Amino acid sequence: MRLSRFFLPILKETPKEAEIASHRLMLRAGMMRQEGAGIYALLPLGLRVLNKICAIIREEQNRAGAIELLMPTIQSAELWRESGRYDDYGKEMLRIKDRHDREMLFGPTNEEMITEIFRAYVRSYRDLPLNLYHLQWKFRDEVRPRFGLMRGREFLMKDAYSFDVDAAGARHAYNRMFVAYLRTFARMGLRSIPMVADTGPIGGNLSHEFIVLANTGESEVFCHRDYLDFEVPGEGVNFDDRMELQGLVDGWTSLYAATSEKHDCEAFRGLPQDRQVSARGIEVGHIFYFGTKYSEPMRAVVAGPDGAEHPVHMGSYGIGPTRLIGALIEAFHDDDGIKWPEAVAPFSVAILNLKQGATDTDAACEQLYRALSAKGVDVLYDDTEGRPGAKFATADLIGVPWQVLVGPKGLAEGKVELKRRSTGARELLTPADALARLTA
RNA sequence: CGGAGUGUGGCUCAGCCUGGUAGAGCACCUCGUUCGGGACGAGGGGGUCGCAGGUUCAAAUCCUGCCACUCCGACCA
Repeated sequence: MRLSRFFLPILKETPKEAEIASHRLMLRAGMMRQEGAGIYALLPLGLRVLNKICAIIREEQNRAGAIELLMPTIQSAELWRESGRYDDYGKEMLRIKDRHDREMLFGPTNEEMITEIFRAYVRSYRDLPLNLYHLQWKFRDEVRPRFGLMRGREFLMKDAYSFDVDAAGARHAYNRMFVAYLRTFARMGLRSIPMVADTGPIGGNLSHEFIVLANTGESEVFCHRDYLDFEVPGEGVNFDDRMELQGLVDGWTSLYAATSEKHDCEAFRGLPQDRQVSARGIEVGHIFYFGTKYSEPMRAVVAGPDGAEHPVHMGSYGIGPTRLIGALIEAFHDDDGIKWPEAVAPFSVAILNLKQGATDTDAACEQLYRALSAKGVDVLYDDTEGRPGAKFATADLIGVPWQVLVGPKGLAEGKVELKRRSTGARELLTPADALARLTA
């Protein structure tokens, strides 16, 4: 992508409403625009990051055996009356009426709808286990949205729903998602810690929140320091192997880890002093097992091996991709801007033409740009008329992991400068070597 | 939902107390000089001061109502 043809509305000054780093940087880097309280438009740069995040989520959901579908944002009140949640959910739910005065709502979650879909088709335990997920916009009418995308009212959510014939099967489904979540966040460069959680209005009795530690996190969390060094399950995990998964989950739940709502001071103080981590964290995922809470009232039943009908055991598993954008920035930034991990970076490489219009720099940049593009590298070529200083500042701000600085000074010696955004490390290389390095 | 604030050009803000022809910096356009860490000079365009009433000869400024947004708290993925 040529910057001269891209849409990247950088802000030099910080909009006053932005209190925390991720909010401030997303506005400054031209990633999003606020359209209302807790409602944001994602601009091209922000969308690129969101798409990368979603791609990783999809890969790991699919790997764990979940199947993607897509449910609507608008639901009927009738469905929610079946589960009893229409009256329970409160003002957080955005209720609307259509032209026929039918009561509708903008979905804050999809348990009812997925249960309705399930019960319409699935009759036999032989069709289980089943885990269906989608990535869809949700709306929760928060009393007080804040922190930009971290706590907006409209937000994207990956929500998966598992169906099993019994509690043991549901536990396996839960473990699949548990391990998938560890992998998902790790691939984005984030260390997530599963913490015992409150189940809230979704209900159930087995639940973990996946927390990323960050100073600006909204929740107070407590955990054993060893979790910071735990090994994340690799690609080779066999998600069909119940014992293997249970072993992994047992390991990852063996030490103390809880959010403030579930905090047990005494247990925590029992840890060795140097193992106690008391910090703030951002909830990036939440998984629940809630048994037959919905399947019973909504009559989602299957015939078991015994020929009798059994309500299915369900769980639901959420990840907030839009919130993850914020969490990632909280985790990876400095005074100059964002430092994207490569897996989620909007572009992998930025080429900075330090003297646009000069024959040699133009030629060197064009050649690099074409070569990188041909190799499938996501490259942003700053071919604008700006001065070098402004280009450095922009590149640092938007946080592209690698910068190739092409200027007359270096080219005089046949070199370009390769800069790593995360560390600031620089190296003088020939264009060919730089290309080789970036496509290795 | 309680409390506290803020709405003036795309952004950051001054002006409001003490009413009298709407300002600055940045951004934008033109020209010139610059060109390896957010350049400089000259010229230029852009705002019915959140909305609606009211007071007044006169309202960005005073009064009333409404709306939007932000922050603290309670709440929450």
